[in-house]
Amino acid sequence: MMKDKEPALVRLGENIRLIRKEKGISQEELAHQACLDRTYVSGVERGDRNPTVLSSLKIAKALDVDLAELVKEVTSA
Amino acid sequence: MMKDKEPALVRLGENIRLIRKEKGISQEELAHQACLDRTYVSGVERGDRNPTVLSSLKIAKALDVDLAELVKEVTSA
DNA sequence: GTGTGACTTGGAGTCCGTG
DNA sequence: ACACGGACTCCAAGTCACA
Repeated sequence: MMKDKEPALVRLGENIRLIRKEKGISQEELAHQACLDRTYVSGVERGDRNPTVLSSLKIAKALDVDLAELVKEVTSA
Repeated sequence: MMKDKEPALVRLGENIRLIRKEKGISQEELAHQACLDRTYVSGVERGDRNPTVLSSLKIAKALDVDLAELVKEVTSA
């Protein structure tokens, strides 16, 4: 069963993954920096999760970018 | 007992309230446009709530701005 | 028109594992 | 190093009455 994903969350995940790759760090390392679970970060990057503002902020901080940068082009259908 | 609020969420709420005032609409009207409860929007504006990305996106759309606009200057401590 | 406390339910976020 | 699942805890979602 494929769960249908929210385009906005998929885009958010893509943004995060792209920036993470640029920083050259692993999901595990990002998760550790953000004080989040590695499986959770994985789910966010895949667009399977709908993080809170505070969690998103943790990820942004771990990636050393503004939250606004993370949600670029994240728009509703 | 005053609950201590997250500065990031307080800032988010301020941003929302400011943009809402600029549009000249009430919380009730904003809530209606965003398909959210009036008291929920009230809680977000006061920084008492930690909304998800999807909820924040609903509000952004109702205010006719990008999500990035809503989270401007929303930073962690 | 808005702030706020209280409440139920679903999902955010964790921890264990697998390939 | 990552995708994905199951089972869990706890908080966000969503609503109400009242000030």
